[in-house]
Amino acid sequence: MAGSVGMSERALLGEDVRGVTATHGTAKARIERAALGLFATRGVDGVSTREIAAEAGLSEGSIYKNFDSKDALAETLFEAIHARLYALVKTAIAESADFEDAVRRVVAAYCDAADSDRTLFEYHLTHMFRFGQIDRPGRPDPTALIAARIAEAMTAGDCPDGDAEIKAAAALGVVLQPAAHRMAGRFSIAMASRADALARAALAAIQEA
Amino acid sequence: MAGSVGMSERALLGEDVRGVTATHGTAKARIERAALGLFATRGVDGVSTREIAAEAGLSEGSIYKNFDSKDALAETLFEAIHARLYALVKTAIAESADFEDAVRRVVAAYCDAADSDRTLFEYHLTHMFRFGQIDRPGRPDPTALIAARIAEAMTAGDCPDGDAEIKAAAALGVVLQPAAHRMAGRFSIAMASRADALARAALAAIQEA
DNA sequence: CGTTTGTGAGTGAGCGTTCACTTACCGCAA
DNA sequence: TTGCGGTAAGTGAACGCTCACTCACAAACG
Repeated sequence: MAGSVGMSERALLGEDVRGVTATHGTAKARIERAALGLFATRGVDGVSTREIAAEAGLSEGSIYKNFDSKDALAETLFEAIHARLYALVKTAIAESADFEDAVRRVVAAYCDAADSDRTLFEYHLTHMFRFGQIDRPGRPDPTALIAARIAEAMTAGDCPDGDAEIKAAAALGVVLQPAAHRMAGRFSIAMASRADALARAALAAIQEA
Repeated sequence: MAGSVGMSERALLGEDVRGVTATHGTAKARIERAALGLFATRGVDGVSTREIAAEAGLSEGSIYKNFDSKDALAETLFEAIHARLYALVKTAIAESADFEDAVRRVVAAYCDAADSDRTLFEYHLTHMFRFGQIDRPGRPDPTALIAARIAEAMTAGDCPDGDAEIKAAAALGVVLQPAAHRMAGRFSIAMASRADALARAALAAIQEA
């Protein structure tokens, strides 16, 4: 069956993704890399299957041998980064000593993700509104994980009472908006170099919101 | 000349925009209202000119009597909200007593804008990446205004030193990310009801980032 | 009567998708 | 080693369709 999530994740995430180019890697991984780069800068609707195929050094038909549709390809890419972020957040929270440490680790994880595969992260940022609706149940959701940890901190007395969803959103905004501004060219330093400051800012935002 | 910015702003912003429907107001304002609603929920590329015309209760041709192209229409709408936010931020800063008051007023202004014309604000949120590039010089830019005010506060000693652009982005994120989460259905209360808490959070984020 | 405003069928370009076909590669029997 | 059948992967021209945009015309208005 073409385009199953398991297969695609393996193609996109199993290999060292940065080694995949138009001339290296499996056809599926090459299609994903090509599509990702084009989608991130010009949007899913701004790119044709012909362009993706050309960028991947393959034919248009091969896209459909590996994915059910252009939209399924776009969704696969989004789910891949979404699942990766979920895993990163889960690990960061699990390994943390206390609430403050959890915030620091989660922020650091986001910063690293934003730096280490910039294209994938930019695709995530720009297509949250298209694919990021929460109606799908059972979907890994990093934001829900963060909100739950904040709610836990509130009952434990580590954080002033309030709306955990809004606190989570504010904290996330402290990291994502700078990432978006960097993408727009407003500055160009690595996110990781500001991870500590952003972690303090996120923690402060959580306390106050 | 069809679609000049001045005319469009008057059509979109000069009238009481909430009174404009498919059957009331000038053709231009009806087209703008119809396009705005469709663009906000389904994206510029996800909506056809036929649908816009139908929603506005007009013919396709009338779109082109009033705008140079579909893209010009989309850009006009974006520039309208961008200019409005710029004016709001400028006023908020000008009328503020001190830095803390400026932050509170700007946050309140964003919350009010998010509540009072939700569709326009959602269009802004979802299309920042398409139209929000900063390469155009002389363009009113609310973010630059905020960054400048933060830089001023830093030299005045009202705020710890750091990168004003990143501080501004973090503060904006504290407001915009909750707005985005509300749009995605994660919560549904009015932004204005949380304006004070978000203002405190934004100020804290500015101090720490 | 001239000008502006609105109309909607028409147009060609470009889209996502399909499918008959070619190529590459495998295990296996002779 | 050679030949063979089966399978999967890749190809690219072609298809049906939708799109943004145009234009000859009509209505409205002063």
